[in-house]
Amino acid sequence: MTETASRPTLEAVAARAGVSRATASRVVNGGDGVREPLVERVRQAVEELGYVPNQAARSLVTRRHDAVAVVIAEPETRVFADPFFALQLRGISKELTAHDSQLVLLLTEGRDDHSRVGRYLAGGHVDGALVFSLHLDDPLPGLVQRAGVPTVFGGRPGWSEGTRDAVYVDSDNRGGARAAVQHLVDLGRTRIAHITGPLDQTSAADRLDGFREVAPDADPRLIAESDFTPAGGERAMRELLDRRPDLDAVFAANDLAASGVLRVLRERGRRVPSDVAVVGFDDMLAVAEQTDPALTTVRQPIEEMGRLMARLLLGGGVDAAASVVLPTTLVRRDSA
Amino acid sequence: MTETASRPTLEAVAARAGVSRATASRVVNGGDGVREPLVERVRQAVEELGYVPNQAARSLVTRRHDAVAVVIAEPETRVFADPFFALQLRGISKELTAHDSQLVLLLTEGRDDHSRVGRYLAGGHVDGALVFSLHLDDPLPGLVQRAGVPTVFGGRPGWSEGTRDAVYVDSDNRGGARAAVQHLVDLGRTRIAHITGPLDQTSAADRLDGFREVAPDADPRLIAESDFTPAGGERAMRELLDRRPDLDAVFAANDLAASGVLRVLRERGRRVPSDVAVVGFDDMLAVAEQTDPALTTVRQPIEEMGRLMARLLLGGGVDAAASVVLPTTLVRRDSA
DNA sequence: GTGAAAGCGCTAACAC
DNA sequence: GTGTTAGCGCTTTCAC
Repeated sequence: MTETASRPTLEAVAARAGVSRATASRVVNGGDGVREPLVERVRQAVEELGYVPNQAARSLVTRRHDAVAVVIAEPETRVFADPFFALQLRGISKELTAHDSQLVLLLTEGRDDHSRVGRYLAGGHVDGALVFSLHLDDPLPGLVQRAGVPTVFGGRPGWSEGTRDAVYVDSDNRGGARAAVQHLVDLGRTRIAHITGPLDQTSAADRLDGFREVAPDADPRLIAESDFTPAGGERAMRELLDRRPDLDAVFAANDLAASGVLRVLRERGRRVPSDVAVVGFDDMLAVAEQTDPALTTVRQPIEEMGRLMARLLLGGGVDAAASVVLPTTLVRRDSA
Repeated sequence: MTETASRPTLEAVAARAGVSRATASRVVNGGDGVREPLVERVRQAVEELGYVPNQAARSLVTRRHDAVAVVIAEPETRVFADPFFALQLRGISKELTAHDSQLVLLLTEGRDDHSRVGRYLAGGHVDGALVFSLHLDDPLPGLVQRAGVPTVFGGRPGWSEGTRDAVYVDSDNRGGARAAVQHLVDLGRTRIAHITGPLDQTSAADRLDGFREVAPDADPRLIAESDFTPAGGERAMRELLDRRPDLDAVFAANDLAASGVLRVLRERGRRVPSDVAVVGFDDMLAVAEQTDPALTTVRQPIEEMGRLMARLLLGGGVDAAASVVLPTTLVRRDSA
């Protein structure tokens, strides 16, 4: 577990280039204020020696780490397997790379683990944290705030201690839901059902709010709580059909659930969209374009949200920064 | 992006405990060779001051980093969203946590990115690397070897430069496939089809090999290449039914594909398992237990594979270590 | 067993 | 512009 060979130091580079360590350092860090011929010589020495700066030594003096923590708190594995996360992580990764920053992944397994994360963040190992705090009563936000690390949340955090002026990136869940339901209304549908996500997550709660804003006096039996999974979507759809066989439209809180919905409708012989119109949420291409019929859904810019989180964090003034809520757009395909 | 407050140093702890920095350091690192009363006093000072060691300073002298890189090379997002990965990552994370090591995630976007990863690994920022090199002609293994970092691969790497004596953790894909097909044979099935994964991945290739070992003279039309996804499984199944409507069993290379298979069979009115028996691979509970009928499949210990990778790497002697191939077991449910 | 002191490799004042 | 120098916070000989 030790470094394999002793790597060349800045000293060695300086010696080879015939300059001082300071000058070598300047060149390595951009070369400002160093005359061209010297820059060139140092660059060459770096090249020849295969010099790579020792990040530990650098951090020790600069107190920067060029690393940010991505904290994913989740009891269940599922969340990680959610393409939604994968995409966001990808956006984050791209942006960090562009800033020469590393991604330190912190997966927490239940509450006992939280203190470990707290210690790590408080330990000043990273320049900031991107936190996915999914549940309303999650202790993580408070913990992160106490650690005193610049933080950006993925999705609006639920109300808990230290969440008051948290910076977050989210999409307009409520507005997107409204657009979805309004579209169904415009189609002339009058018995519109909603399959929610886990309501202890703000995204699911916000989408339900949006649904209610457009369909304020929907029969409660037209609302089924679910869990963002295809299997959950199937279960919920069966329930709904049992309770209100006359329903003529469904707004599912995400595409995964919507795919389950479509399967049940086919199984029960209901045509989509003529008998029942279906709208999803996410516009996860791997899902929405593959379903039969192709899914009409609300697009949110998932990868972009990840990028933005990282950009906000690295941009410097997280303290000054405001949260960002990105717009959603309705993507019409064949299911509604 | 700078450390928020100046955190207490070891010096401060030593002062408060009335000992030297050296002694304080000894206590912080386990306390060997320090008399009990002093140990106690230092511990208390640490507690009171909320001292956390500065990892950069520590690395600078110890040349250890307590961090390992997890490299995932994948053009497509899909791979990341694969529950298989999520589980393995989880196992890795758990084991690293137990060793007080951090997980640095390196996602590569296409070939251009490889040099960045190479530089990072060669830069001596981490104690080792866990690499998921999925494709046969992946340049990553060679790159990693040149970087000179202790490395363990996830899955048997394809043959490429620097792969000769690579250490890897894999499950017995070939044996598992044999068991699956043999089970179908034992059930009396004689027209057994196989839906493969992407054949440029060793796991998929090995499973196909296993299939062929038990069914050496299967009609080529009974083999359909696919991609480990539900949608891909559906497509492949339709193909197979078109080519050989008389087939009476299907071995799908993973559970995700098998779920697609089941859907197509239901759609076409074939009963499972009476008309067509179906076996999957993975035993991804979220999938295999949810299908209708519940999926008979080959279990591989995914999370354990992740743990093992980390353990092998941190155990010290990667150079001395041998690759590990974990056994698989057939899990009988209702589909075969 | 404990302390004093010498760096680890680098950056950032500060001189020149 | 470039070099000199003083640390960053820690571990680790080496005396005592």
